[in-house]
Amino acid sequence: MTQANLDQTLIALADPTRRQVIELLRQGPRRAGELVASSTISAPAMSRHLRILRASGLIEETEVPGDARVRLYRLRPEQFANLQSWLEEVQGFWAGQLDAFKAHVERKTQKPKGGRR
Amino acid sequence: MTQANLDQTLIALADPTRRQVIELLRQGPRRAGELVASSTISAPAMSRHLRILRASGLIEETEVPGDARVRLYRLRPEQFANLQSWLEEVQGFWAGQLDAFKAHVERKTQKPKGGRR
DNA sequence: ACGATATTTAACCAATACGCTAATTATTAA
DNA sequence: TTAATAATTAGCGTATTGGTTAAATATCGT
Repeated sequence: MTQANLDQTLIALADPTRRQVIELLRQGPRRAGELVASSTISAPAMSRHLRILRASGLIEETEVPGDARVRLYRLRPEQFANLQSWLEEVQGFWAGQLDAFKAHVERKTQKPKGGRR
Repeated sequence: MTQANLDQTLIALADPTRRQVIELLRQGPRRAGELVASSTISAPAMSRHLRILRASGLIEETEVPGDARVRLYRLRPEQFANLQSWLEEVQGFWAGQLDAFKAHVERKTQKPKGGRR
């Protein structure tokens, strides 16, 4: 993660409205209009929040096949993982326990890799 | 962690100068003057950054026995842990994202302490 | 007591952030 | 083709942020 991207990401998270969007997207992809409806702000305001979130890499925008007007937004977990690893690094602490934790994950993970899409 | 405190914490981190301070404090407590010297900004500007960091709980201020004029600042790892657990929660860490994180750990891990690679 | 030192507070300024309404773009439906 | 819908961009106002210099506060050394 570049310095600039870390900055974008933390700025993106440092706003309650944007965190609320993230909270909603945890439950699955949502259309821009749905995100507006879930909030108290106007559509243009939401559009700008979404741009900031997208620039940070925390969410991504896709198109829906049926209707080319709507845009779907969804979380990008990789970016959350990136942020997490930055936090672990700055905190120190975690480094020593990485191995144990990795082993734990190994044990817990069943899902086969390379799922066809 | 309260909502307000989460907000303060993320706002505090969303500034490169403040993160630079944190980076320095990782190596141990520092006097306000040392933090100013390590940066390009003025003492008053630094003082305000320190206030914001202190309000977030990411750092704390203590006095040094010898000289009551100087103030020492040090990290409060507890708050980093708080932030980390928030991040895990929002990410759905234990629930769904195990694969992505496992891959991430695989990539990041250097210490080959008997782990399968 | 007096001047030097460490830091914060006060006052101000430029830039940015975030809200709104109006307008624009693109697509769908009648 | 015309109207309706989904979303973004444009333009504008206000509040907040982050920087500066000057002043205040507190403490130390002589």
